Amino acid sequence: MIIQIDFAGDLPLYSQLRDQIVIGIAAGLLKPGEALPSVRRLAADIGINIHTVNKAYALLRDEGYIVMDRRSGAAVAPRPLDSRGFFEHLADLLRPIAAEAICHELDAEQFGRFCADLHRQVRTVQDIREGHP
Amino acid sequence: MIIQIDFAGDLPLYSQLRDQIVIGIAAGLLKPGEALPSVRRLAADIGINIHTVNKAYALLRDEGYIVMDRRSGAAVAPRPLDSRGFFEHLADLLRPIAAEAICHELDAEQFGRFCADLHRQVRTVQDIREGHP
DNA sequence: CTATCTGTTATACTGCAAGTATAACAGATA
DNA sequence: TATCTGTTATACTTGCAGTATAACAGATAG
Repeated sequence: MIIQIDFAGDLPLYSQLRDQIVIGIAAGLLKPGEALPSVRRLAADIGINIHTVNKAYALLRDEGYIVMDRRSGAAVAPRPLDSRGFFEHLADLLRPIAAEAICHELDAEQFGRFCADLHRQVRTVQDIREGHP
Repeated sequence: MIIQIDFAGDLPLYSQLRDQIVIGIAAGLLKPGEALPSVRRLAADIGINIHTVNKAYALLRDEGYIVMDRRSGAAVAPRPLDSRGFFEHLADLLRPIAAEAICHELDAEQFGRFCADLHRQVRTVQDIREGHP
């Protein structure tokens, strides 16, 4: 699981880190129950401050993607995740993006297909990196 | 075209305004070539500073969604929009969201269908507000 | 018991974006 | 001339992002 941070990007570091971990979980590089590196370790590896990693972890915990224990550290949350309000959350995220697609004259089928294809792409990154068993 | 701004939200005002206008264009409430309110007028209507509106307009101009003229003001950009690099842009926006959907155990077809449905919903807001001609 | 790991919390500081406020300029128009 | 437009400049306040240092409580290995 390699974390790539763009220090020159416009997204906050903790937000980039959060995204990378969610993508890592989705790709299967981080499996449910699997332990994540400690905040100090990950901060040292990436070269950022502990609190920045802590902020990303706390955000992921609040969103339900990871669980944190004072003794055993952080770990990927077990399935199934609590999905109350998730579709509303998803709709809020997607609305401005769908609007952009409409402005660029993509119809619903094209947009849906693009989203599904990207879903499959994110889901199968592990196969590219680790080979097909 | 009603603009709704959440002053208590975590998104910057100029970013919310930008999203609202893009959604308005996508919904057909703002048609290509149609004039937008001046920065002073819109700022006064919403109750925010001129520079905040100006920042949103400048962002929309840089993204190609509107055109600005010193004499005639701002207007919705004519179709077709310049779509160079748009799919890469779209993929960057959608990747973390698709990852969230995967974590919540939505498969590619479900996710694609949800995105397509939301696309249609954004596209047909005008019909709800103005009736079907 | 000691040392070391874990997350958690507190404090303080720097840097920068966001937002506001005021002002002025150039160009178009009535 | 007066008034509209976008554009630019300056200055200020506020709050977030990120860093740095430190300490605490609990678990664990020696």
